[in-house]
This record gives sequence, C-alpha cells and structure tokens, in this order.
Amino acid sequence: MRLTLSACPPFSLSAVVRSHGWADLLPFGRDAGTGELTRVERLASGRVVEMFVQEEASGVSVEVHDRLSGAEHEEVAHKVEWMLGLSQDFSAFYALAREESRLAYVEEGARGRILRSSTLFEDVVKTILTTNTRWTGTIRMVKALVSQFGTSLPADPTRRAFPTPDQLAATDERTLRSATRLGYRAPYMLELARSVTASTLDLEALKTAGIPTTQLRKRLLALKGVGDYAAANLLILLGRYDFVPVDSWAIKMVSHEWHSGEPVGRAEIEAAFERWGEWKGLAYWFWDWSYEGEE
DNA sequence: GGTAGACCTGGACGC
DNA sequence: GCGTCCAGGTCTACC
Repeated sequence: MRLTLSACPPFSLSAVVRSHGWADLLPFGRDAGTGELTRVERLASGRVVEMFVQEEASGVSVEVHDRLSGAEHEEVAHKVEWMLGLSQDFSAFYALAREESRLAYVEEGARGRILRSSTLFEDVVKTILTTNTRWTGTIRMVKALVSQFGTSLPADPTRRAFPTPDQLAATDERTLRSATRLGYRAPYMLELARSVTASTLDLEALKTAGIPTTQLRKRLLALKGVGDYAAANLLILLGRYDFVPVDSWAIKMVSHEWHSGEPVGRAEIEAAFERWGEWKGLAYWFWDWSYEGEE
C-alpha cells in the first residue's frame, strides 16, 4: 500500500527528522543514505506494520508492505500526518524570525515541525525517560521497553511496536524495574499506563483539547514524573510554545549567550525568550547558539 | 512558595 | 575488578 500526503509549505522531511532525537528512539528508524524515516506501528486492529516515509514534492509518501483495510489505510494516513505535523503552519513564527539573525535560517530550512510519536502516551513515556538521565540512558530505556513489551512485526519478529498502555499496565513494578532498568521511573510508567487503561486519564484527547495552554500544562504536571521541564517539552510537541523547557542545557546556553557564563536560573531563561510570546518555546528550540559547550 | 535531600542508572575515573 | 563520584529532573517533606 502506498499513499501520498501533502504538507503545508515549506516542508522538509529531513528537517522534521533532525528536529530532535526522537528519530533515534525505537520504534522509529531511519536510513542515513536515503533520508527515509521508518516506524513499526501497531494499528487499532492489532496488526503490526512497518511504515516507510519518504519526502515527495509537496509532502511525503508512505509505503506499507501489507494490504490494508480502508480503516487501516485511514489510520496510517492520520498517524503520519500527526507525527510529522503536516498541517502545521509556521508563517507567523517565520515573520518574526526574519528579524532575528539567530533564527533567520528557520524559514529557508523549513524548521518548526518537531517529530512526534503516534500517541501522546508514547511521547509522555519517552519524555519522562529523558529526565534525570543522559541521552544514551534514554535510548537504552526506550529500547528495553519496546523489546520487552511491544508487539512483534510479523515479517521480522526482532522488531517491535511501542507497547500500548494495556501491555505496560499488565506488568508489575518489579518486572518493569528488572527488565528495563527504568529505576525510580518504573512506578511512574505503571501509574500512567494503568490510568489510561482504566480510562481515568484520556491522554489522546489532550492532542486536540481546545483549552488554554496554562490549563493544558496543569493537566500534564498532574502526571507523576512530569515536572516543569517535561511539561514544557510536551507542550511543544502539542504545538503550544508558551513555555521554555528549562533543563541543564538551556541553563548552560543562556548563561553563555547572555550572562558571560555566570550562573543563571529559570527566571533568566524565561526572560531571555520573553519577547517571543506564544513562540517562546520554538524560538528557544531552534535558536542558533554560538556557544557549543566544552564537549 | 522555596529548598534540601532522595531517587536510579551508567559511565568515568582512580586505585 | 572494585569502589567512588557525577550528571540528569522530579518528588516529597519540611520550613
């Protein structure tokens, strides 16, 4: 099955893939040579398929090496549209960015879209797994979760989809800790998965919730393991850019960019991007930092 | 509302 | 090979 999807211009698949590290986390994959993005996905029907996404003239093509039903076809299209943010329009952000040399490149490079997972559940799990650990630790923990609990791709059982809330909710903390080395994050994962499974939490509804960003942020902060940084990060994935995800990297960058290396706090980070208003988070995300750190 | 300490893990480092 | 230290956000208890 092959389908083509159009994107709101300007669009660049490689820009979405390079927007952050999500493409390095299973069940995403990529071909360095062709720039193709792949993903093992479990559909609502329970079938597990692999998607091959390639850039086309006005958007992307999606190929699945299976025959799909009409509903499955529609589901694949809907999920790819969400993951790549194909309908997102950044013209207002670009108009502001043209006046700032550190962001002058964003429009020409079609930057702005940030790769998302197909479900907010997966993005919340992955975001929690970025906290209080190094990136290599995040990769390891996500890999362990997928390989231990995800459903196999029939054509290649070594490859698996991201586990569903049901699949994670069915395990216990002891197993989760020993099988995935999530450490203290294990109970957070379990509580999240069990809340979704029990329908006491409708995470996916937050994708389209027409509520103010501050309320959306409160909902995210109510999740165990989601603090200020994780909530701001998730808001950006949801297309809300009113908050800056302040982590140790942001502190280091702002310190060297505007404070001569002197220690700064959350207030200084927020102040540094205050003028970008509703685009604050995106301005931070794509800021062309002159300081690259000691590494 | 602000702050200190605990939470876990893997990697770096010294011996 | 072993022990120690460190980085990385969030939570909880306490003030």
